[in-house]
Formats: sequence, C-alpha cells, structure tokens
Amino acid sequence: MNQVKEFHTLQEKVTDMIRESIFNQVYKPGERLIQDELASRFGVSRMPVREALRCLEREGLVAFLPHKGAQVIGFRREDIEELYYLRALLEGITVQKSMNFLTNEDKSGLHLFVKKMDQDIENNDMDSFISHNHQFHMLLQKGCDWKKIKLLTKEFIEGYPAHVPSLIPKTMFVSNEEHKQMLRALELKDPIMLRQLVESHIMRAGNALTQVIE
Amino acid sequence: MNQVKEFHTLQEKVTDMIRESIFNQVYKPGERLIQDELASRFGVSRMPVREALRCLEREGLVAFLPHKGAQVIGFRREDIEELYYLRALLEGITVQKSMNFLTNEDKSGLHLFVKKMDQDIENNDMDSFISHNHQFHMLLQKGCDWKKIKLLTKEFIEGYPAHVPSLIPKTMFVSNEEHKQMLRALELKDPIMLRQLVESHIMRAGNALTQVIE
DNA sequence: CTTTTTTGGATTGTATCCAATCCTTGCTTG
DNA sequence: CAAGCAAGGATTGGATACAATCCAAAAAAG
Repeated sequence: MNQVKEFHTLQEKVTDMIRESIFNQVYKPGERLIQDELASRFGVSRMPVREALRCLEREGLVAFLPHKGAQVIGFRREDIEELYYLRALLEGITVQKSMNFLTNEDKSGLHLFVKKMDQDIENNDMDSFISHNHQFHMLLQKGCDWKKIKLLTKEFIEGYPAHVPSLIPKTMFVSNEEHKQMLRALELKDPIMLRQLVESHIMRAGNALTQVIE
Repeated sequence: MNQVKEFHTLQEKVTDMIRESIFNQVYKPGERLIQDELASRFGVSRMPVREALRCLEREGLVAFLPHKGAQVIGFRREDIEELYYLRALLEGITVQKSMNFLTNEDKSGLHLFVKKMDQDIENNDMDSFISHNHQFHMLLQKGCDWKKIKLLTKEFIEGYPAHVPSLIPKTMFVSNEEHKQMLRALELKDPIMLRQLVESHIMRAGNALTQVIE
C-alpha cells in the first residue's frame, strides 16, 4: 500500500525517527536532546544525529544553543494560529499559480486521492488519510513554478500540526468534502475560487485544531 | 564602528565564510562545493564544514544531493521576483502586527538608523548602508510576536539578493526616502499605511534589481 | 552560615580514520 | 569500432577518539 520510504543516507533515516519521536511526544517541548542518548537509542554514532538535528533546526522543530545542543521547540496556541494563517496565505497563492499548469494526469491523480481518502474515512485509517491528504495538497500545487514558496508550503504541510493526534474522524469527513469542492473549482478553471477554497480549508482546519488543543 | 562579530563555535565562523564566498562569486551557481577543499582552505577539518553546509542548505544557498554533496544554488530572474514578492507580503504583515508594540526606544533607534544611512549615502559606503538597512528592517518588525514569520523575513532580509553588488547609490537615496515615509506612518500610528509602504518599498527594490540584472 | 572557588562529570565541538558510493577511464569483447 | 564492463581514484557518509566548554556540587574562605 504505502510505498516503503527509501532513504539514501542514515542521516535522513535518523531525521525521520527523531521527528516522529517529537510528534509522538516522546520528547516534549523544552526538553534537551542529548546527542549520545539519541545515538545509542537509534544504534548509530553521534555524527548522523548531529546532522539530523541541523535538519530539524531548519524545519523549526528544534533550536540549537551553542555548547548546549538542541532543544525541542514548544508550540503555544498562538503559534498554531500563526502557522495556519501563514500556510493558508502561502498555499492559497501557490495553488492559484499552479492551477492552469496541471495536466490531465495530475487532475485524475487528485480525484484518485480524494477517493482514497473517502476509503480511509470508512476504514477509520487516520495515518493513511494524513498521508493521502499530504499527497493531495502537494499535487495540487505541482504546477506552480515558484520554488521557494513551494518549499515553504511543503514544510507547513509536513510540519508539526498535521501530526497531532486530535484529527478526529468528523474533521476528516468535512476536510474531504472541501477537497471535492476544490476539484469542482478545478473543473470550472477558476483559480481565484480555488485559492479561496484552499485558504478557508486550511483556516478551518487550524481553528478546529486550536479548539481541540485546550 | 561595526562591532566585530563574535562566534561561539568554529562552525558558525565557517558558515559565515562560505556564505561570504558565495556572495562574492568565489563559488558560482551550480558549482559543487568539495568539503575537503573548503576544509583546507579555511584551515579546519571537514566536520564543521559539513555542519556549515547544512546551515547554508537551510538558508537556501546550497542544495544537498545524497552522496554528491553540496551545490551552490543558482538564481534566475524569476527567482528574484518570487523572493521579493514573498518578502514584501510577509514583511508587510509583520510590520503591521509589530507597530503598536514598538517602544519609544525602538522608534528613536529607527530614526537613528535612517540618519546613519543618510551619512552612508554621503560617504558612498555601500556595505555600511546595507548593514544599517538590515538593522532598520529588523527593528521595525521587533514588536511582532509571530515567531515563524519573523524568522522567514529575517532570512529574506539577510539572504542572497541584498548582497548583489548592483545596489547603486541612486537606489540607496530613494530607499532611504521611503524609510522616512515609514517613520511618518509610525508617528501617525497607521499600521495599514506602514504595511503598504513596506510592501511597495520592497517591491520597488526588487524591480530595480531585476532590471539591473539583465 | 553565606559566599566564593574549585573541581569533576556530563555534554558538546572538532579532528582523524575507515567504509560506502559514485564517476571516470581504460580495457575487453562482440 | 562501438558498447558494455571492470577497476581505480575521488569524494561523501559514518564511527571513533580527543579537546573544549559548561554546570553543579562540594570544599574553602570570609
């Protein structure tokens, strides 16, 4: 089903594992990440761990203090609000620019992902839904030729909030109905409408999340 | 004059030196960065070099390919357009949110920087102008409590385009006049006006740059 | 008893060494 | 002569070893 992730270097694998550990609250915000501990936990030396931490620093998940190492960044309520606002803004722009350059193949791919997400909802398979949701959003912005903004939205899509475990089934359903509206905007060839749909889609998800967080 | 930069780790020093080398076209876009070469050039081992390259990857200056190392990223004309558009958008939002939380001390600091830039123009001291310009823009968004967006705009402000050597004296003058308008918006306590000024300020700079680049 | 100093352990930062990978060049073979 | 294959060098990725730094707790001084 989900293709097994293929890593080219150990460092990428370690990056993924640490990221997952942070998402799963194994390491809590504010906690110091001891390189030796991580290294022995994952059965590698400290070197790939260090580079992995640098990558996570770039993703905004940890912070480096000189001679004190890496610390897990904490997320407050307003941080979530900020992230979703920014994501809505940037992803909106991206899909608007992307739309007219999507091939028929891309479009059928989008339909396919929506269908798969419907199945995920039936099976109540959250992990699969999250994965398909990512792929849907990534594909939707494929046609945009601006590199930096795509990198940023990718960061947002794959970043922290998407993994919090409070994405209840109801949210999944609403979410996918909105995806279907986007497909309609796609057929109507209306980039402005698509942009607005994406923006409100993300803002709604953000608001739902902040409400659950309390 | 310019306070000497204080580095806590070798890696930070190396990061700075490589970044400078890229800005000064010692390493040109597309060129591969050989770790051994960099290490011996700067008189350190490969280890801090590797971490430095990771930091530069985060800044978007180089790209890593597995088992092929780091490559200098090239900038096309439309990349510059994208960067300035995004910077205008994000920095506009940031200063709008920041304005009402600036202290009197901050404000006098802003006036001071504008004065210093006037002097820089007289002395035709481009490097000093660039530095003061950075400090002005950073201070102007100090009051904003959104972390991620501030990190992004900081990246944009200190990133590639600001260092291209084509910032002609005339541009410096226009630029600082616009800074003075921003100070006026500050006195009028008009965040919307400030935001629009910042947006058009950055877009103008971007357009000037792309025109010179041909 | 409080404050300062020192000292040792824990942890990060850097160097050196070894292994894995890739790319080029030259050889072999059809 | 061309195409494919193999071997070697170049370069990156990872492991181990050592040095620098920080922090806290214990010892010494007031």
